[in-house]
Amino acid sequence: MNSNPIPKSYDSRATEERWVHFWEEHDFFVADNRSPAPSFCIVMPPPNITGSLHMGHALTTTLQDVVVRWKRMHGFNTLWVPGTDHAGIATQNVIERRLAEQGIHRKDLGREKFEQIVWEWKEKAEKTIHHQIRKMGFGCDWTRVAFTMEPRMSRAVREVFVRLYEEGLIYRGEYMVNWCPRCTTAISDLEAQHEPEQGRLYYLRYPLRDFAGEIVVATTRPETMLGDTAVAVHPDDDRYRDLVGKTAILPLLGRELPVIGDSFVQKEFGTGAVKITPAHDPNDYQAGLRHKLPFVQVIDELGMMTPQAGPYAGLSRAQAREKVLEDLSRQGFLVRQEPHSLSVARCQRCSTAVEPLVSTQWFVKIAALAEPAIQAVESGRIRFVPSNYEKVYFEWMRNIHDWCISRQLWWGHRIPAWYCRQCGQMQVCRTDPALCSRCGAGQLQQDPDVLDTWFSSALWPFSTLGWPEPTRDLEVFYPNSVMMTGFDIIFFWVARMIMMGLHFVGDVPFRTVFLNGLVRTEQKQKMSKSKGNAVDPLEIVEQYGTDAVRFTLSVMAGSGTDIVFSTDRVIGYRAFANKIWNAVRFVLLNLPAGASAVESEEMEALASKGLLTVVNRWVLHRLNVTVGEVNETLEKFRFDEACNALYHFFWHELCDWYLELSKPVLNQRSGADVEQTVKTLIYVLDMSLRALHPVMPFITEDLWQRLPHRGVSLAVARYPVARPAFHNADAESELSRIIDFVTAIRTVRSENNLDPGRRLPLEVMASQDDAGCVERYLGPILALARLSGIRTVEALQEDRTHLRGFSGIGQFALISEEGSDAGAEAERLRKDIARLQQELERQAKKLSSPEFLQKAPAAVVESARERRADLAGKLDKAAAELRRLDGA
RNA sequence: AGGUGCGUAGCUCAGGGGGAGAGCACUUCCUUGACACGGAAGGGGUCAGCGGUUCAAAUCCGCUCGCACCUACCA
Repeated sequence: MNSNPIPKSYDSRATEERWVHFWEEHDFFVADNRSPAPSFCIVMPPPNITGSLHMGHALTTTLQDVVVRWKRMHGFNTLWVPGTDHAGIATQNVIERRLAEQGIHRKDLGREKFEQIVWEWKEKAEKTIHHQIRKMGFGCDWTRVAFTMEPRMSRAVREVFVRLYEEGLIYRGEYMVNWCPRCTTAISDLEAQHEPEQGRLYYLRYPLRDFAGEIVVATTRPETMLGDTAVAVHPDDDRYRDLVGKTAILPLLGRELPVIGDSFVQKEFGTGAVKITPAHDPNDYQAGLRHKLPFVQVIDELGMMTPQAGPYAGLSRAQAREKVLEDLSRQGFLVRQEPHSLSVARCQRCSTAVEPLVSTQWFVKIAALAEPAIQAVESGRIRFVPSNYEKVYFEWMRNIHDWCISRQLWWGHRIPAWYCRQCGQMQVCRTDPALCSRCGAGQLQQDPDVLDTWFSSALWPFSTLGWPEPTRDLEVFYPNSVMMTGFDIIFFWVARMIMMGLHFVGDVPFRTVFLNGLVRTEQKQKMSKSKGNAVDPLEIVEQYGTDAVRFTLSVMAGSGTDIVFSTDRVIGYRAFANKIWNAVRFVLLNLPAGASAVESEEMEALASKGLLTVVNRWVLHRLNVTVGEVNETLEKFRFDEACNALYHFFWHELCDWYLELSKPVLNQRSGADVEQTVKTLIYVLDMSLRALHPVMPFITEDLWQRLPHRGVSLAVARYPVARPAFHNADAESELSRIIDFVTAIRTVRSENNLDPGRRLPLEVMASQDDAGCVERYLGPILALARLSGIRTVEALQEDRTHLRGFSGIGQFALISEEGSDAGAEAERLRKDIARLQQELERQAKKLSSPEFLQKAPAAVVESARERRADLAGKLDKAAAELRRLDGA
């Protein structure tokens, strides 16, 4: 597919789109529900159709793709369901704002026309999101794409609603709810976000009737005094005990207020006396119910003062506060005011201060659903990763409140309840009824409210698979394998999916919940469009390539912590992509004509028959270790560790050492060593590309297709696994000696500022074994250390132009004309010696302790001995070297 | 007010009872036939503080300080 000469560097823009098409044309991502292979299923958390993908989506979806691709390559029958969410309140907000720009209110259009506009918006937004998902290389099953408000999903929603209603788990009633006066809808507790704010505490004087004195109350919302219907004190409060049962007079309006005793009052706060506004405060609401107080609503659903507010009617809440304070102050009822910090509940979507209001709403009785959902996690049937989120989950679930599910919106699933205009009968049913079930009249009106968006999202793991139909998909892919999403929606979504899944499908919706952190800016701030600090992932992708972005997000996805996004990191991993590109390019340029792919079995056979050079065995061993690590860490969702292992192997072992070591071999042009090295190169690169593919799908596919390979696509190639035949501890230790030796020589060159290019002769004082080792690797060592030759000697000569160094192999001298800077070298040696001595003392001290020898494990003692010997040897050599220099 | 988590190199973070790690940044040198999106060699840390357990603590326990987030009806 790629016969063109390979360019000098990787160009993501010229590569990516082609492979998206290629994968989709071949249906690699379409799940087969008849496959005998074990299944692996993830449903994608559906992005809201409010806009486009942000960095948070890019993160969580990248991680999902990594897992799904990895599982697919391991032979699982993988299903990854994509989709989008209608996001009721959020989308309605977006549309309303756009209409407002043209001076239009949705009420000017009417419900039908408004819905039509939103549907048009949905089509566009969905298209954008689907395009972005493809651009990121996410391999999901487009034949199963879903939208929360499409007919299939709506049917599931209605089924769930009706069943819960029939089971008595959904009820309708008049309660105090969080109300957003801008969105003009009820919202759930979770959607009311509490923010600390600096306000004031106002002390108001309420006279007692019959000139019996006064009582001073403290409030942060003076405007609500207009709705006061009582004053409460703690029954045990000596200051006020006598006042209980008396009557106070509400300033400004003159309403009579009973003074009641209620233990919810905190004696220490304010004056210990509190005004009671049952219609506008959750606490007072409860108090109002307990004491059967009148409910006077002074604020309406638009946040304006009602006629009940008397002269203040028609003012906004803020205006009313100002005017009330002014009047109270003028009439001497405002005793004092002081700064006070309080938390104000605001609408999650529009930031308007929430107004607690009493209204008729629908609720889910949640306790019965929560119990099995708690047990599912307690028993380990669902596992959270990272596991500490289980505590968070339990904490919330054990203190859960009923869920207000009705919204006074136009965009969402309409509540399937109908009211008879004749007799008032309400019926809740699966299909739209024509006649009243009681009086038979035909004039039915459907409840105007819609359901909370999360009500439908809660069904996602099974509604997308066809529930309530008993589909094959449901049978094969439920429970889903993993739910991967941001930790911020653990209550909104994860908890509710667990409750619904258990209740309606009879099993957990997924076995594992993986929660990722938030993506933050380089200044550690939350990314948000309103702050204008959001980084558009697609822009970064455009600039640096999808693979670089995906690798960055994956490698930074540590264990549950937030991710601080940095473009520098992306640039760094773009360099990694380029490194991969060039490694393959090097091999391609050195490949003999007609070279073919190498199977694992062939490579294993060569390895176990001892037909490979130690260098080749070494790289296979390192590959093998890496592959084992990657599989292990991905199993634990440790994307950071998996990526680091891959990065380190590819760059610092494969490129830095193996490719360099193979160059002198390849330069021989022909022979058995050349042949096996070519095979090893092809094999190791093939496997490396496979291993990297889940994280960097584009570049790996492109390069794999250029290399000799078998199979249609890397996307469906087998993921490498650790193979015992490749394990080789001897090669590992031998190569590490060679690497140390070469590094030591390079250090001497570098420290003496020798021309890195010039080839110099070297003399080494090595044991017979070590000399043999050096002999075996002569070619590579000469090449890597830029030597003209190596001579093994009994003793090193005393010569100022002989630059000394040492490694595990032995002491050596690099022979140059220039000679060394003896002073500088002595200084370095002293530093070395100091460090070695310190370390040696530590080991010696440890080994001189009888308790250590007695109580520490034998292996630890042994390694301490080895370390002491090693340190002592190095110290001797360094000391000898220093004596020589000082003597000279 | 409760809960959870975190303080490790200049920055971002991993590690988690027995030799302080990575990436980026930094310093010096180098356009050597894959790659300057590169190569080689370096510098840099009382692992927040104090106390305890242990033969051994960055790691376990307690306290203190600092930071972050979540939950909650404090007028």
